[in-house]
Amino acid sequence: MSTTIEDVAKAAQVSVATVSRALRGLPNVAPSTRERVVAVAARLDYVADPTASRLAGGRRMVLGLVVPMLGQWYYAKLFSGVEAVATVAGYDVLPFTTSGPGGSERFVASLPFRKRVDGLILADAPFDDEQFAAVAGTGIPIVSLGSFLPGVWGIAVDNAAAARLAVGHLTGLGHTRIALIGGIPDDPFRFSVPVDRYNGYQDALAAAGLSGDPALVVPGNFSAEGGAEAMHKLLAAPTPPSAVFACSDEMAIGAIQVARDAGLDVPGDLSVIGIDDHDISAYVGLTTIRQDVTGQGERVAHLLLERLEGESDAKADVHEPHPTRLVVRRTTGPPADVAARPRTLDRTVT
Amino acid sequence: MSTTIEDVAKAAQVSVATVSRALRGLPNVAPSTRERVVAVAARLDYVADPTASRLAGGRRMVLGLVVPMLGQWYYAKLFSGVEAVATVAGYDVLPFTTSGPGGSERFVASLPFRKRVDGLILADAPFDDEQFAAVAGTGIPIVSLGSFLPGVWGIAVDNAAAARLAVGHLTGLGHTRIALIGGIPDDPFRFSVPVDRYNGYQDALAAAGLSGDPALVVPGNFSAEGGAEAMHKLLAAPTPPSAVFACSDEMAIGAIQVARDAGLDVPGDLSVIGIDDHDISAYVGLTTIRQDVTGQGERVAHLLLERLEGESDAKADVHEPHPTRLVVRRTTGPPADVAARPRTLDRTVT
DNA sequence: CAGCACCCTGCAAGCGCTTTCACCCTGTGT
DNA sequence: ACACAGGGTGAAAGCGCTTGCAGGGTGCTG
Repeated sequence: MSTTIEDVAKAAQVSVATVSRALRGLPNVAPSTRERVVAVAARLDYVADPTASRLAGGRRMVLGLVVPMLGQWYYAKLFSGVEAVATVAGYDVLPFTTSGPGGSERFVASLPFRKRVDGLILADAPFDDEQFAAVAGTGIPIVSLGSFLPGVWGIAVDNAAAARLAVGHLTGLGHTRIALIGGIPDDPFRFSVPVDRYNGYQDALAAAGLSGDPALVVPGNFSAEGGAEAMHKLLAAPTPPSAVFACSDEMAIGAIQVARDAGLDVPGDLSVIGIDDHDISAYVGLTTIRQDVTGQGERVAHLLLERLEGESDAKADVHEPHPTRLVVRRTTGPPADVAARPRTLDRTVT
Repeated sequence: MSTTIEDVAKAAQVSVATVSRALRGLPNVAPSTRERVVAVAARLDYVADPTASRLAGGRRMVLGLVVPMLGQWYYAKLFSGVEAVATVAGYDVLPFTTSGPGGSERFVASLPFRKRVDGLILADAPFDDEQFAAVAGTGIPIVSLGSFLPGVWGIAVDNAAAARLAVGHLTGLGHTRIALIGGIPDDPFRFSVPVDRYNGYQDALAAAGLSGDPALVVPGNFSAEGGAEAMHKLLAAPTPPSAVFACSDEMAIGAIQVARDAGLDVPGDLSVIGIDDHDISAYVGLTTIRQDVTGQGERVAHLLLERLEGESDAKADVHEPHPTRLVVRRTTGPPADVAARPRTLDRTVT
């Protein structure tokens, strides 16, 4: 079939052991020998069979990435970042999805990553305590992305702070009826991005002396479609909001569309802010909280590699925050009543 | 370490061979034996080590997916579709990117998929003839997505037809100065999505009795940013277009933003149509040509599996077209001069 | 009742590599 | 000149599974 290490050994007049060592840059190979082996390998077009190396070496050289789904902007960017770093380090990355048929139940029941990965990146995995314990119980090194888990290295943005930043921007503009489009805040999940953002939202309202209105908190499924549905609900509320904080840009865009279809001017009649800074947000003028998703993917991959290759246990948990930043564009502005009397804006805010 | 097939064999009082057969559903295992083995395996929480099976079985159980990059909407959707089908069939999917550092040169020089995949899906891979020959020369079964290659099974939308549909929509509305934002039409690549769309664009212009203006054809890099840059160029043209056909929705959105910033009304002063029907296109009101990317991914994965598992050589090339459809929303309309005298629209078109 | 199929099962040889261990051959110190 | 350290190399034992082959039962035919 294709050339094996034995072919190279024969051609270079050395043993397979020496070929293995020479090609992998291990010590204890005479420079002249190495040179010859490398040359022969190149001539024969030899590459080591990763399957065999993995079996013999005991290391899978695979990083598992657990995400709700592929195909959504956030997870695609994440994958991209993880993949870039993993590839350079010689690892493959194997995605596992937890939404779709069976969802996390199926995932936890089958633990499909067993014997397939050296380590696992858990990104927004919707596991409850028991499910998480099952995953962790496999003994496979885990790092998390999105929220911090006790005993698990991870990186995440400060979601509560990001939400406060977003809502603070709105209260700062003078808004008092601010809606939240986000996940269901009472999910029993360990990964609590929606919860954190909800809390940040409430905090920011309180900080501005506002009392939240439960009617203004609706789920949005983190998709444009969900954002649109959410906006429909908000517009049907007894007293609709003058501003919306959507927990993702896609939801924000869906919401804006519905608002405009309903004849509202954005930002004249309704301000909308998102989170992410999606690739196209700049091109629809969406005000948002930027987070660098690809960068987070790269970082979390490094973190996992560090755990796998380093003397990990020596160190304490790594819980590394990732920065976010307010990007003001053209979907937020003062509420209509305040805009009418701009001079008093400052006092109105207070 | 973890439980191996031998542990199961011992516990079930059979040989490892029998365990292997029983667990994989092979024939020639007594029902009672199989039952016992399955029970023991379940009790011991046994799963076969894929690395070992692969080595022994000679099949990698991996599908390679070659794309320019991950992280872009189109490729993320594609990956998602491929992954879904592959997973069900027991295959992993391993992505390879051809853009980024080194580009396709690096890819072709290292042929990183060697000994790692059973088959390859080439999606919009920017290879010239020689490079493609190098990839095909590895003897690994290949299917293509995006364009048809001689001797290679593949699926693709009819890009020329899609472009004709888009441009035909614009000429039908009465536009006569229609720009194209797309790839560089003279790339020497085998994968000719931009070329096909360019040709379709020219065809549609000709069919409407219009002569193309080279100044109205600009590259756009298939990103919102590229679309924006392209639009800047178009607006600076001696005679700017009244309509734009962008070869992707992301470029279309970037272009619209720039046009509106320049004070143009879309679609009043400028019509814009894209291709893809990106998830958020519906929510920015973009008129576009829809293609089902996830569905194409599923289909092409099936096709590859069929090639791998079937008696493939018996059949002729499979070149399977995938449907597209015009979705009219709110970024296209008659040109300003025609809109002013709607009664004569039909004759103006002719 | 002999003879033959046919089932079911186990043995053992790999799959292509990594890694331990032992060995040999230099070069150095005394 | 002799012992010793240590770098360079090869033989061989796996890694955990799949599969070809052979063997032992069982049931059926003539």
